[in-house]
Amino acid sequence: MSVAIENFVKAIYNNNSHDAHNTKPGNIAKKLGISSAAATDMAKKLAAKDLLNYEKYQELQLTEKGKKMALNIVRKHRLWEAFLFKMFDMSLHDIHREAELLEHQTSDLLANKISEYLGNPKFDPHGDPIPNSDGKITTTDTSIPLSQAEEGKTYTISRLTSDDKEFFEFCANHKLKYGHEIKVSKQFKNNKMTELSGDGNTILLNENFTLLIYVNETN
Amino acid sequence: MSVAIENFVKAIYNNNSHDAHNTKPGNIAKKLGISSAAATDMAKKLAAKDLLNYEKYQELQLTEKGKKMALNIVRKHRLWEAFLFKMFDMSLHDIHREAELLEHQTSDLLANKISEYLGNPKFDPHGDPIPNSDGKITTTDTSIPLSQAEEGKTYTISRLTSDDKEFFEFCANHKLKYGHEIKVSKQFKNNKMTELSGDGNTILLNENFTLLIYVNETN
DNA sequence: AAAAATATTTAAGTAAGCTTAAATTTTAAT
DNA sequence: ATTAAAATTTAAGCTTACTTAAATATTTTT
Repeated sequence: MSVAIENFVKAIYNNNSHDAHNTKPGNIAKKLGISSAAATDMAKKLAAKDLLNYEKYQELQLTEKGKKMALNIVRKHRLWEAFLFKMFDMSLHDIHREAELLEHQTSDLLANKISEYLGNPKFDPHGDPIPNSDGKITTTDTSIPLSQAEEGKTYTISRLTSDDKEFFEFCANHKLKYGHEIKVSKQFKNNKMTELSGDGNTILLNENFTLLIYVNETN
Repeated sequence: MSVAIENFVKAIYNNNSHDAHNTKPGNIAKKLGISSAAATDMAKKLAAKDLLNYEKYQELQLTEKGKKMALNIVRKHRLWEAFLFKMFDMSLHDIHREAELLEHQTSDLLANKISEYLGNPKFDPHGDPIPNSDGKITTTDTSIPLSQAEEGKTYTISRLTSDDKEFFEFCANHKLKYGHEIKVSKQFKNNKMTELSGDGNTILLNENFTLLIYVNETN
């Protein structure tokens, strides 16, 4: 399967798991940087290959075959992220960009070697779960976006769900990293802002970022 | 530049450095598994991009720009080979196949990280030299193919210049590996065969293989 | 040096993956 | 419930990287 097809299937999968669930061609097109017309064409083509169900004007739905394919690519992406993160001193954003390309050119054999080398990790450096070699995700995620965290409580960062360079630069500068602890000192509900405190510093995040950072309450 | 272009330029480069020097479109086409017509088309296209010089019915010649591009890809290929060889237990043939794909999706940044991690190696696991980040090969190669080795002398394997699976399986089975020592016990000139001895074993190689194994005399 | 064989080039055509523009349908707003 | 706005689809067209078949040039053989 081509890179274009793999990316299309992956975009639908990611759209379903993260964001809202508008999986119509136009929305997928936006994420891939192609025209809606191209996405409609592709959707028809992939329906013919039994990778998704397509009906005019309806949402696109991956078939089992499509999901399996998506999970295989997602696995490779996240393994590359974990591997590059461990081996090299590179920013999360750079790592993401490399993984985005390498994922399509990686055999199952190599993916398994990488996984084995890393001790079959269950999460990548963004906190996203890594599907196993059968394409199954065996972890459950109970984390909430920072926007919904409660004042006064302490949380552990479980996911950084973005691929925006500025976001990662900000995170790196403020020690917002997968696994790190943070304290929510205030929630400004009306203004949709969240205040974090720690080490004598205070930072104030707006919803652009608090929707991207997922946390679990620390016990 | 596309993968097709990168492979075309690389094929010309490799053809010039190893084999005979028939760099006409037909011969390049054969190596790439495409038709001669496609190669002629591509040659014209690349001439327009100043990557090579093309004149009807003449040999193709890479320009400086073309050579630079080829060396950049060759560097990435060989770095991936060295890296995968070090990190994972995979056959030389498998490693070659992975590198063949990864080389086109690797940023200069990542290539440099890999090189640094490996201690900026000068050779890959086949013994082929790795261009530095300026695209320069700083080593000199004085090795000769096994077919030209002299009877009774001892040699060190410096290169295994193939990408054939059977060849590498044979090499692995008979400890013919980059850096290993071998003794040439006999040259059958008329039959173009070479006999190696060591550890009480004797193996007889024909020219299919003795042209692929390069050696330096051991002092 | 001609003829035969081989290789290269030209020409015409295809599939993938896009684009833009127009037509159609759905969704949102009044 | 219409109308307006927004999104989707269809249609036509483009580029890349190929293909096969025919035309042309080069090489090899006799």
